Amino acid sequence: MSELKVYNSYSRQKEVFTPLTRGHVGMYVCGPTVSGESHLGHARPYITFDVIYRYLQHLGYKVRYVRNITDAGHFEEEGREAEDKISKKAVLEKLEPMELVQKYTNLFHWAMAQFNTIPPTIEPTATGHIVEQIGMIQQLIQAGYAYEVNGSVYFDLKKYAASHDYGKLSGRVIEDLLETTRELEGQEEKKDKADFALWKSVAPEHIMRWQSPWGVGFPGWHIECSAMATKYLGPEFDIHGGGMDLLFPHHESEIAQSTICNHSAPVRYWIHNNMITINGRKMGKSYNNQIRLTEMFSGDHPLLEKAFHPVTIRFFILQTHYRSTLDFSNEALQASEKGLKRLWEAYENLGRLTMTGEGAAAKEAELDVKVRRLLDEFDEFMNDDFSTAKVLANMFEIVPVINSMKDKTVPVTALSKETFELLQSKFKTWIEDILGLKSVTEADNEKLRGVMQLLIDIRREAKGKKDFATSDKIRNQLAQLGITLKDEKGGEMSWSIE
RNA sequence: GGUCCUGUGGCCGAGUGGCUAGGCAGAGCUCUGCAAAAGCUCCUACAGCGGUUCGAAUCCGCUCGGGACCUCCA
Repeated sequence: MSELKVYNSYSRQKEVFTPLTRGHVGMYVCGPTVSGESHLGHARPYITFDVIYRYLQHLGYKVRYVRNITDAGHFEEEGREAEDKISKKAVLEKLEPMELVQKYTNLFHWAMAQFNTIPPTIEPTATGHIVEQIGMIQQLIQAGYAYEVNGSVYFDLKKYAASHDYGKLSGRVIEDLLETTRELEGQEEKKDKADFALWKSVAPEHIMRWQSPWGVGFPGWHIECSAMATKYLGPEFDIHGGGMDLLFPHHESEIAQSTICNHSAPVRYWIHNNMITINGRKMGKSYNNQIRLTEMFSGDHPLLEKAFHPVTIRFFILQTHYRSTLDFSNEALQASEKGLKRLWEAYENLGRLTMTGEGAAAKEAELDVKVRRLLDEFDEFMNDDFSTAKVLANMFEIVPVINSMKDKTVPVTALSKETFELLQSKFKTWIEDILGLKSVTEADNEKLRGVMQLLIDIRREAKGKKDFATSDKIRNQLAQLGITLKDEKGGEMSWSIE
């Protein structure tokens, strides 16, 4: 089998993946900031890395997958920021940041479950690792790469850049950075405009604040990830993932911090997913064009023509390569919805097929060879930097074969027994375990099956008597309920919920 | 302004210099009481202009268009 190759943002090329510790993989992915609700764009990294996580496990690796929750910082909720400043209110009337954190953490976990993502093995919170972050900042100060000013601590970029390659990951030139960085609040106290905050002191009315050797404040965003990644994955680990928009300054800064503290570059393979765009523009708060996940699922948004099932969104995302931008549109989502339905129904049909007796000695037959080629390519494509789009394309090429066997226009025995069994088992493993897809129709229980079977029997009897009024009534009324009945060859009937 | 990415058929999107991507939509046919589904067939494109090459969507240059990052951002 071919070996896994991943595109490393750091070297800007595909590299053979070799983990640091044989049989084990350490992977860190930047998680959500839980001061607000996740939108469609946020779904992409978590689904992308979920598939990577699943695939690494499929390859036999034991994976420690760490994804943080950023719950520290300057927290505000829409419409409530003004209250933040009023300190004389009763405790219960005041904005309690942990309430926000809890609310949006819960919502995030719910959405991730809807997407059928597997929870990370460790999901550390920033607030739970203040001690580690302070420790790391102290190390940086002792090493001479950070300095304190008025209770805040900054990273000394110029000093770091003098002996290290700052900017390599994001293709930045340090001299330009020192020139072009914009004016920001608190700039004057920094040595250089490009220096980033490790610890920010805050005024007493701020709610999110912790005691530190430099006074009361809160940790900088970049140090959070460095501290937690180091704690759980060690000074050097295999994969660090996140959106491309985090390349600079977040990941670049992480490299700088960790390199000083741990005396080595922290990450071997940097993997970055591209953005989801809407009308050609990145979806994000800067453009005020987000569609929240709850809105995607409910269809309750001016830009949405209908609701979309989370698994449809997952499929939509996997139909493109993770390093390409993906443009949102109702049309594209609906195409995914229909495509997924077709694929999933074929997959279910495949499970019901059985090979009776011996498959023909078909090893040389054209169809057998084709199916085996398409199946073999699953591994090849996935090993080539996780080309889920190509895996899905191959699955779609197999769909007509399955449907023809189901309709008996092609006998199951057109395949060898070996190939048929491989088809069944491999399709299941890949579509469910690796791509993490599942049925979009949930109302699938025993009682409903029984009722449907009854209706189908009655309808079949009516049809036998050419009582089309009754047979049509059953079909039409079910259609109104969103259940489609389909007559199939040989008098069989099947049904599906829209 | 700097750095980088990108422009594929009606839409979404794969694409390693030569070999059908795939999905959705559309057209025809088959099956069928009708419908739906399914199967088969068709629709065969690479922004423009140059260049390299026996051969380019794929490499190079220029032009035009779109975008990302440089500030919180998945």
